[in-house]
Amino acid sequence: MDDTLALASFLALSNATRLKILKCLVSAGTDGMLAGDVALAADATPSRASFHLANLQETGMITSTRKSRHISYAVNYDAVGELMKYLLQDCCQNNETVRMCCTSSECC
Amino acid sequence: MDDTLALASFLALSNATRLKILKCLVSAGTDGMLAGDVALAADATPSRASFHLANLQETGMITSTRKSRHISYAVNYDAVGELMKYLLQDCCQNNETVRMCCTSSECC
DNA sequence: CTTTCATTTCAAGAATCATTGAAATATAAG
DNA sequence: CTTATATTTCAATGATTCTTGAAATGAAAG
Repeated sequence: MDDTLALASFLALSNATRLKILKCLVSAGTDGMLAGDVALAADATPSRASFHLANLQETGMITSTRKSRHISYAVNYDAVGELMKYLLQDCCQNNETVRMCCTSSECC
Repeated sequence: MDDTLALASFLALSNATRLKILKCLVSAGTDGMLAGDVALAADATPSRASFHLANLQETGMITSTRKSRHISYAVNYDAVGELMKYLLQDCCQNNETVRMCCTSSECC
């Protein structure tokens, strides 16, 4: 991952509404979630949800597929993983302490 | 880690100068780096470097210790690890794909 | 105690980002 | 073809963040 995408991804994660949306989509699973439902779940107007969904999609962390009149959004775990990898390896030079936080569910 | 700290940490990482500073401090090792040297390395004015160092310190990802007239900054890997953990566990519900990106140096 | 050096703080302006509501687009149904 | 539904786009405003340079602080040396 290049620095520009990493910066954009961190910026995307730095907004409360977008973080909420990401968590919703994780909970929704592989089927994803319709834009309207995301707006309801995130307590945002359709316009606002759309804005933040587009922002997240620009970073690659979520994807969208149209389903007739609706649009379904889903998490792209590969992209999130790439960001984790960037933080661990490119930023922290694969530091042991940082890496240990992710090697088991019981950590830190 | 609570959401507020996570949001502030992601915001801190979303700035090019701050990301550069963090990488410098990682390279500097446990001894850390003097504020003035950070400014030089990050190609920023002392004032600007100080602003970004303070911002990073607020998130806990770096620490400072005064050494006579100088102030030395160093990375706090525990805090960075906590953020990784938040992203992996709290956001991604410990998703396998995301976790795999951090379990070995050869991954993704 | 004065000076010097390293760093921070502050205020102002510039830049970026977020919110709002209305209008536009796309798809399907009658 | 017209209407209804779902979503996005747009422009304007508001809010937050960043940069800059000058002044203030803190610590050591003469």
